Amino acid sequence: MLLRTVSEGNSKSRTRARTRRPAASSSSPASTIDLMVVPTAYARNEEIFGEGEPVDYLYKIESGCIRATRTHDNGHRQLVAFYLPGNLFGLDAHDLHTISTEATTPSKVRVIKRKALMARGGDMATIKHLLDLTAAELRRSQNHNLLLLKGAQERVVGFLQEMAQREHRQGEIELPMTRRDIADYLGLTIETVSRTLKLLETEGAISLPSRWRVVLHDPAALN
Amino acid sequence: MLLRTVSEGNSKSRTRARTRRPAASSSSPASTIDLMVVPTAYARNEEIFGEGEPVDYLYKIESGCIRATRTHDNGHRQLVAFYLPGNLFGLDAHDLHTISTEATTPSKVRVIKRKALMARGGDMATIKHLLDLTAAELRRSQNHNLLLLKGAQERVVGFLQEMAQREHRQGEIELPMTRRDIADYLGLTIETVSRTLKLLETEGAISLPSRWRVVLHDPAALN
DNA sequence: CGTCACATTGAACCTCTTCAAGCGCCGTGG
DNA sequence: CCACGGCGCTTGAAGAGGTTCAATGTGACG
Repeated sequence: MLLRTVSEGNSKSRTRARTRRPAASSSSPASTIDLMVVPTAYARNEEIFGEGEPVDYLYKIESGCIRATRTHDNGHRQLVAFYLPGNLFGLDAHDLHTISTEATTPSKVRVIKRKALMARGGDMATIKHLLDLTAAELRRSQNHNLLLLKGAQERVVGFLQEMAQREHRQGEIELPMTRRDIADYLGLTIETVSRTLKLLETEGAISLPSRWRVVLHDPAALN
Repeated sequence: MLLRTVSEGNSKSRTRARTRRPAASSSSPASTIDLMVVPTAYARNEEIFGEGEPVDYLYKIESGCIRATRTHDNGHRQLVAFYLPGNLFGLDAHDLHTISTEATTPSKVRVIKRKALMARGGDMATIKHLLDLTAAELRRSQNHNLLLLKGAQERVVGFLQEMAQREHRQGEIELPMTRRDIADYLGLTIETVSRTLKLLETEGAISLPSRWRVVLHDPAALN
């Protein structure tokens, strides 16, 4: 069988905090998406929004890392995306969220009411921006699709390259998520992720100074 | 290795016809997406649009079946979606297509210039419609992601259920695509698809009267 | 300093792939 | 009208890659 991440009720590790709502400091009308209220802090494993909730807010991550997940009937968890500082998220659907989002590490997130964006008498630029963002998400999802068809090694390498691309520093990556998160993102088991990383290290492609750091020795030869 | 569908130069079976452009009968201004020019006919394996081309048109399939594909560097082909009569497609990106589309069977497609939609002085309803469509595509893609994480049997069953849901007739499905198309859509080999279908038949879940027909005996117990 | 969650490592198993052969349908040409 | 040939599909047996189960290792935090 292929059941991996059954959410065995480890009620301690998975903080099941109820979704908080930011204090709506609706004052100055936002003309672009950049204008957002003060950042809200989220603890590790705290939920930003949950599946089935209405799509009322748009989020911009300031610091930390957010994971977007879908949980299947069987309890199987699939990780749809990681969001890093600067990324916008919360646009997975038009009416109701199809995904949940949680912080993988203490994070700060700016929030804006979506209505405030849409209701501004048809701000064409803004809604086009939303369309662009959704299209970008779509492209990301399709790239992720491609990744899931490859072998374990290529998936891990692809993940590292994706993270490296989004990092500021060159050749050095920070992984602000657990092995389980990575595994669920890549459709592998934590054991395979661990083994594959180790293999890449013994091959000389990378170094693993700590659990959260990866150094890419030859970014080009990573294929 | 995981290389499956390497496009071995079977230049005969894959009609590499150049993308045709419909005769632009731009006359009556379109106020909704429903207003489209007369349908264009496409032959089997004929390309509607290709990867890298600008996103200038929106398409609505009238009859037949369209497959959306991405081809990887290795020659590996991934099938992103099937479009059936009534479906709209061509919104995989905002600027340049990231996918190619071909007819899996003789098909008729209605076409509309995208500019004609966007340039109408900011038709808010239309652009919101586009946003909805893109969001729906995103959801489809994420569902497809989920499917790719399951075992072979669950993938095939999921595919059958998806097709059944889109069919008018109840309990009977037409598959207007080859086994290779199905395999590339599910991330499996044609052998596994064939075997799995046969297995489902011997289990009594389905019947396979012909290559293109599937009868679902107990749609509920298909799990 | 002990505990707990997370990560690593090892060995047996299982599913899907791979390679290879045979089948059946359909169009073409004799 | 039937034989031939091609293509897509089926079926079989061997192999690889990832999962599973189980045990051990390691770092953070009280």
